[in-house]
Amino acid sequence: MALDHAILVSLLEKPGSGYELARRFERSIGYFWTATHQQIYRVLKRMESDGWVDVRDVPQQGRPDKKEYSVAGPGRDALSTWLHEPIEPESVRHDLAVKIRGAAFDDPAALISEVQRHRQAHTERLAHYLAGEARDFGEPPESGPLDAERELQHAVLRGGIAYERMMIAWLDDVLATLGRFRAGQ
Amino acid sequence: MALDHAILVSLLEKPGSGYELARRFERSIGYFWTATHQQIYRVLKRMESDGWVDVRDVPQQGRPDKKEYSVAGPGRDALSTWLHEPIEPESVRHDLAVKIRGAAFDDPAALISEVQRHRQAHTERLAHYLAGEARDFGEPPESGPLDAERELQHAVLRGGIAYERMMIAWLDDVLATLGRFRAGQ
DNA sequence: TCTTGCTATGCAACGAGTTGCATAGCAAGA
DNA sequence: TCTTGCTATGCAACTCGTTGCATAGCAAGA
Repeated sequence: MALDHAILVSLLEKPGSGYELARRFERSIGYFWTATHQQIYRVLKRMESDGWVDVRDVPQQGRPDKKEYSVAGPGRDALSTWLHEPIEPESVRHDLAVKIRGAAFDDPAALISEVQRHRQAHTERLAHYLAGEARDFGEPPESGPLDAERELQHAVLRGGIAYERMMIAWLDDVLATLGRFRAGQ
Repeated sequence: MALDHAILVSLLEKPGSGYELARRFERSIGYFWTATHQQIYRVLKRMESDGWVDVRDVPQQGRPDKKEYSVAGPGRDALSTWLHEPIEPESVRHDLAVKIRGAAFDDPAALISEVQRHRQAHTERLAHYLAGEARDFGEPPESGPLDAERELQHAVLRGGIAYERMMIAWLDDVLATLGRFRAGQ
């Protein structure tokens, strides 16, 4: 149930509403976690009733009011507890890999355009991450003490970048493999 | 609902029982999909009642009897239909990345041993995959026509290998970053 | 005025995945 | 004989995640 913890971390980085969290999960947090607004609202409600977060009604002008959530003591404790527990290396689920092995029993060449679509999506994500890296981590911080929040955010972003690069290289490999069945066989 | 399709692909590669499928999902299929025996039995039962798979009771000696499943016509059709549908590039969920960003609000150095554990697990998986590659794809096939099943299985395995290598490199990067907070700050 | 679109929150139903437990055959060794 | 351990299948309950829908404020433009 790490969605709870992902939300807590995001709220520690910056308090915000459910709607704002949902948009963060589409952007910066999106390279290591995804969630819909439904999940987020449901979890926020539960964490509120458990005293993990505080709520504050924030009137806005030009747009509907919002509820701003911030992490309360028990929420911080729950996060800390979780941080000190070991977790299992997560299991992978790649639909595309199922398709690739399944293509052997259908038409391998028919999969080429699908793999190209995925390659394109990963290329776009990589460009998005690289733009974010240049924007947020392009110049060194003002020679102050080590900023853990900034450094660790950057480390996670580098993970997203490495993942996308790996995927693009692998999909090129797959395309080359599929290409051999187009003319041959 | 790609578990259905993952099972169909596995049964096309080789018919087998629910128990055997569960073990394949711990091994070769495990590098792109995971499933417990509960999920597998449930899906097999549904696919059987939908006519996607055929069942055959197989008496065994020295161990309990088993039900051997194989793909029937409608199952093959369902797989083919799915193969020709576009799917979305899957979303990622990395608990460890949540922990890394969360560590900024706790003790970054305390995360080092956890990251090392994960690095160890990925190193073991990589060794497992490389051993499988040497065993199953070490020597070229007997100069026959291109074997799509074999080539595509190998391409997917190369993806697993690339993933583990990327993870190990990234975890080293993370460890270096965390190390800077041990003495400093 | 009406529609479109973004912000903002939420319910209800369903489907997928996890966990704990139960049963049973058979082999091997203490 | 009793326990341990692997093969083999399955139920029930629960949690998590997805999808469709609903409501509402407000701005901008047709």
